Amino acid sequence: MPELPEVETTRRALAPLIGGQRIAELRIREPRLRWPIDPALVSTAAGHVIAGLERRGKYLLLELDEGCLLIHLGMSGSLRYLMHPETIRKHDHYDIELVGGAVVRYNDPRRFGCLKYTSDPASHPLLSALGPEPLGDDFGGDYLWRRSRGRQTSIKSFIMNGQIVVGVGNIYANEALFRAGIHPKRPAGRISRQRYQELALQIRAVLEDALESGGTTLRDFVGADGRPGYFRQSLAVYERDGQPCPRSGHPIRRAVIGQRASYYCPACQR
DNA sequence: CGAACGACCTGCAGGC
DNA sequence: TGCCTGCAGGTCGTTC
Repeated sequence: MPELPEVETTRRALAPLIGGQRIAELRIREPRLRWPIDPALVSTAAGHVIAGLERRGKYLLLELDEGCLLIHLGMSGSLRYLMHPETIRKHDHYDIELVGGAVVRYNDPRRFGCLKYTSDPASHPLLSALGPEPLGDDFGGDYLWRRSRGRQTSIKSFIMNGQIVVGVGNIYANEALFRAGIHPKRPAGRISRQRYQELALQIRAVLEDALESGGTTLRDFVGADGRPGYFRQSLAVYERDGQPCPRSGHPIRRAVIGQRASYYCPACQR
């Protein structure tokens, strides 16, 4: 489900609802996520006030009055805010119950997500090596160009590498490369500074566009407010192999790059 | 150091 | 109807 726009959509929906509220109880029904949820988290979390909900890459940082909960949605996770908790559904792995009875409920069929506690997020190993935010000031064409010198890997794998830049997942990597006219297999080290300017621009643009539409709904994604995202209809190449390129009319091609499905127009992308 | 690949897990679509 | 295969929005850890 989630790439950066979907995680940010979740964050924006949830933040005003839970900020300032006190955690009554963390209820874990299924601890077997990507890493087992530490049972000690139950007593760590209880009684703390939620100071805010931030995001770093695709990690959500649920900040407490002391330390923070690190939440990742993995491939299929979602968080919903329930004023009046309903029946537990399949894959509802944990609840953060707030004083007053509302609940933040985590559902994740594939269990690739994670829940951890850290007293110091900045130095946490999962976060400390991450690259800049694509929508922030530290990211741009010059940065990408500099980091890519000498790299043999494909440009698609390069921009999907969280140590280079966070939050560019498979959908938006494909879309940004299409918009920038760059072939996804092109070696990262053999792309000009000028083309990187365009790519950085298009990475930002596609993420911002998706954010504006509330993210991309594939299969079953819904935001924290239960509404789907509407960006799917705007996708130019993703999952469109065989269909005509919106720009040139050439059939969109599918190839596997870095073990991930990749879509591109062989005429527009070089 | 960089790059490639397996691993984790369930659900669903499609072919037979 | 049921069984099998392949595929899915992420990313960490291991190996070369």
